Amino acid sequence: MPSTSSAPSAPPSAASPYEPRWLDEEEMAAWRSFVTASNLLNRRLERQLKEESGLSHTQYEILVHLSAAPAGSLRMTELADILVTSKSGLTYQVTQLEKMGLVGRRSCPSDVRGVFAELTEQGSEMLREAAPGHVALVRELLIDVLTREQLAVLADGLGQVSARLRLDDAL
Amino acid sequence: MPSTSSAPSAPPSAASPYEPRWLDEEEMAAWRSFVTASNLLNRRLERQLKEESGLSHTQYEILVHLSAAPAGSLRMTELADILVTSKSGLTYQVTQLEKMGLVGRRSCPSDVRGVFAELTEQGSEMLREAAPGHVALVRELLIDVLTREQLAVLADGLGQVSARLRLDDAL
DNA sequence: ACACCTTCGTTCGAATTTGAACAATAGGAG
DNA sequence: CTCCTATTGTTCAAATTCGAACGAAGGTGT
Repeated sequence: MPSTSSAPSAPPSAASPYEPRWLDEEEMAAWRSFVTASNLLNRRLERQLKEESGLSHTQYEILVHLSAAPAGSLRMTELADILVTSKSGLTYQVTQLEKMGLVGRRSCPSDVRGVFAELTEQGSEMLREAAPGHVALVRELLIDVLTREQLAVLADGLGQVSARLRLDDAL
Repeated sequence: MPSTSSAPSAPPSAASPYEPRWLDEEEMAAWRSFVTASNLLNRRLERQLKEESGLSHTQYEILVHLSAAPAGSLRMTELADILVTSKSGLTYQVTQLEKMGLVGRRSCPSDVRGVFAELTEQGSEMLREAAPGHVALVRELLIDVLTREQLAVLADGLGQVSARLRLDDAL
């Protein structure tokens, strides 16, 4: 009975062609912590954003990344890439945000197929309004719970993990 | 233009009642890495599990936790808690797994309202079958990318984060 | 110019997720 | 025992997600 992704106590003696290297206790603890923290954190941020600003976390992130982009606008595909979401998922959310007046669509001059999503004045306003509460919570629940060293490890280690995943995905 | 949850360069000078402590570069990097790694990892694990075993990550996790539980069974509420999912969401997934013959429902002797979800023989089999590939991927994408020290930090730091969130949620 | 393969964003249907409402039961105070 | 409140798991409608299929263009090699 393999646990999440390791062998709790008794690794299956002979189940698959190649017996994988199961996770030891420490590896298992790291993996479980990661998954659980991520889920709990998401749940919390989702609830808070919805309550205080009527936005989902996804929608908030769209506003954030547009705001950080050169002209407050990004191509759909690029945005989907940054957000790590499906293209169709983004199409849906941008449409929602468009209905709310927070984002607009503009066609790309150099590529007829291309579509820019761009932050509207209202969108900018909304972000200014929502950000403080969001940041405060992220700080309270994650950042301020960790030491400076732990944060550095997160940034480095998980940065590396992300980089690798991005490379793989590109294939 | 506040970034994800910090002020990229120029924090809004006077937007909200109380100006929050924005995230500095390092804090921001940690937070972004965490979110991105989590999303990319989920995406990948999801795809692999679906392809190789026809299971979603959620379903796989249900099997895992049941397998690790005392009698291969857990109360619905407890399971939902462990998985960090809504009760209704769990009801749905357990029903799906039941249709697949991987999980069964049993009523609780001491509490008429209670329902135990329990792993069937087939469910156990499925888990044995799916685990190796899943573990191998988790190892390749996360565990083996990090050093022993980094893993320890993940376990400790994020463990703490999870613990705090659990406490809060209990209120 | 011509075929050929890739990329872009959307649409579609199916699957999943969530919160609120609900009926049934548990558990404790008086 | 009798209210009163909390908990349990399900149902429901609504929102969101994804992948596959698509039509339309871009880009390349010949």
